[in-house]
Amino acid sequence: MAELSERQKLLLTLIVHEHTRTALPIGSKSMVQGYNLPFSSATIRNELATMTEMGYLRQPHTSAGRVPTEEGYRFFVSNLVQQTNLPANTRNTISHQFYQSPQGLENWLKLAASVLAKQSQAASIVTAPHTQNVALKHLELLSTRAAQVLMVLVLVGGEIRQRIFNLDEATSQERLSQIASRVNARYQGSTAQQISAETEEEDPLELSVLSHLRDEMERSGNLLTGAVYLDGLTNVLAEPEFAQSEQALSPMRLLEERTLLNDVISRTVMTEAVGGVQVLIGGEGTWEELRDCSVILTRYGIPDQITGTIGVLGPMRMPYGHTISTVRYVGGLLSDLVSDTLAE
Amino acid sequence: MAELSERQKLLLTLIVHEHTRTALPIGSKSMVQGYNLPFSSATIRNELATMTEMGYLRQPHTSAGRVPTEEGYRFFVSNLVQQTNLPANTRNTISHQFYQSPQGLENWLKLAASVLAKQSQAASIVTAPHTQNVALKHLELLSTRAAQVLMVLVLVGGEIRQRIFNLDEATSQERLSQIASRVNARYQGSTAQQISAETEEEDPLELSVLSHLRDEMERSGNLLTGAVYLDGLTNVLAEPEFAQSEQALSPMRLLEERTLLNDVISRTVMTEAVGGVQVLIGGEGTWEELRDCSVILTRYGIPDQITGTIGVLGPMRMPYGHTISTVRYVGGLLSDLVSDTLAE
DNA sequence: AATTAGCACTCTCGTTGTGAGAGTGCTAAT
DNA sequence: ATTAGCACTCTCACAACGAGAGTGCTAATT
Repeated sequence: MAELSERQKLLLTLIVHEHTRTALPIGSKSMVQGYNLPFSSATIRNELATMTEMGYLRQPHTSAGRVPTEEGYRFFVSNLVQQTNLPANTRNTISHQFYQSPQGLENWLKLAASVLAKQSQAASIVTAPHTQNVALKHLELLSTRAAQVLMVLVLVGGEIRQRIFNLDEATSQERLSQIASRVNARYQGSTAQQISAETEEEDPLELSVLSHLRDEMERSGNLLTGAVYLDGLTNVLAEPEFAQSEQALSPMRLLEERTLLNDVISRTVMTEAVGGVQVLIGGEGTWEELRDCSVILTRYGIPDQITGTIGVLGPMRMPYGHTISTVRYVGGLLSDLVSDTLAE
Repeated sequence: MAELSERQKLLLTLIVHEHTRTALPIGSKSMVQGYNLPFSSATIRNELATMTEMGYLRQPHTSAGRVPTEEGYRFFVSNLVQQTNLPANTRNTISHQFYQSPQGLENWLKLAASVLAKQSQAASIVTAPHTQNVALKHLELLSTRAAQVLMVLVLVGGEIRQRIFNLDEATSQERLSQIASRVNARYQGSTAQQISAETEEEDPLELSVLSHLRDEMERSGNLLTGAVYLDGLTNVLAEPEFAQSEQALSPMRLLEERTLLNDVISRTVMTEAVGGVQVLIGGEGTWEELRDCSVILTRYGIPDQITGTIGVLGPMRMPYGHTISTVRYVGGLLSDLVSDTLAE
């Protein structure tokens, strides 16, 4: 990847900015007069030609202006975007909303989705935090009928799980409560692994309960478990590049199909990130559905304990600086809220 | 509303069918040759003219074919649509999926949404059932830190609620457990009303807990509480009438905005229904967002105890017979599943 | 050697025009 | 009451065309 001269960088920046604003191709002439540049349109044309050659720009057709390519955006995001913090009053507006909102993780997640969508004018994605190796706080067993049991599970982070299962034989509520309190006494504060390791129980009923308990606790690791909050889908529809709904179909389908979405999230979040925020531009050759979209993601929560993902999906033509800052800021807020809730 | 002759009814039926198939206006000539009608195109033209006069048909422009109006669809649905049951093999395919699926209400609801969306090729809406006047099954209080308490609430239907709140003073886990077991002993099987009536407690801590308990139980009545599962949004986008995304924006926005959606659901579900299935055609003058859409809804669950709503949203040009049957059938299945789970 | 003015050329886009096709309403005949 | 016939209307697809914006290239300038 050849280096760009300073002037070329400037031009790329201008084109990206202008294009995100207008959604139109930018020509040499309009640039020079729009920004009072100290070189002529001919010079710019030469530069643009070489940058087009290099793959950073693209002409929708001969004799149209230039538009950034996927590569161009990638270069811009890696090297040129200035990492501004969100302006103070925006930060205040956002944080205010969180501290105003009714307490509780679910409310915060919904709010995060809504704030992200509104701020970025794109679709937002918020996954509920899932616990990793998190310990049992409390187990409750309730008989529903005959051998059927409702298991309610509180994990240390306050996360609640429920599962219905059947025992081999009908069992009284007293018996269940007894088992539950023994399990609580012995395994409170233990992780799934520890429970597996320490199990040395003969009572078949208790063994059965423990296996369901472990099973449910281990399901944490699976991203699919957690709820996903989406918001601002209509923002994407409203963008001009998705004016004919065919174009909008792919990103919408992606947002709708959990498995696809999780695939994108999990594989993106693995990659290296700048300042903790990952930027996936134009599907990166892997996701056809994201051809004209970009996804900006970050993790939140407490690393290795309880983490989730938030981010936005929008057109490739996106105000990266602002959006990245917003995602980062909201991620930070959520992390704080989660830690506060978790702190004991 | 003037009566229609038998022949006019026939013509209306044909137009509705043909239009749902092709999405195009239907002309007199194509009708007579497409269906081998025993009258000439001129006769049909006369009939169509009077039906247009009466408001059941519409011409997109002079010298185009006819399209059913909102009124036309309404007449069709009230009088002409034949209430077929779903074909046996479709029914089997659907029910099979439910009994195959992992147990648990949440899974069933997701599945219902997915099945409805696929069957109707439209967007589906499934609200989690909410309990009405349902009794407390079990209360659990867990100290998180200082005066903060995590309240976990199991209702008789198996529904689980959680709430975090603060007490006036820091309280030990023992103390909380003690309160919880007293509340369980006294109020198990009671509804919120009964709890309010019987309260005669002096302990301020317990009073505080009870007030939060009542509060949370009463929130059941609020539709907003329950989760809403949507599926098949992209089906709506794919319909030709929503080809330019502007058109699709309104229904999408409606599906996205919970409050709007709940408004439609709650006000529609109140109205009288044919065979328990409500059909809302073209917003009925109330919802501008639904101008070109129809919504088909039904309740499921156990009346007055635990009920939810399922349905679909699609273009006004919709195969009403099939869709109504599907909604009814899936609603019935869900009702059965809920009753089974609830039975004790 | 880099920059720029000038110029011929290209391509889109909105407008206009045209003809085919489908459908209509009306009148007169059956 | 129905139908054949006819003149008329309106959309839609396609072609033609000019304005506008932008380009690449060459030759002159700094």
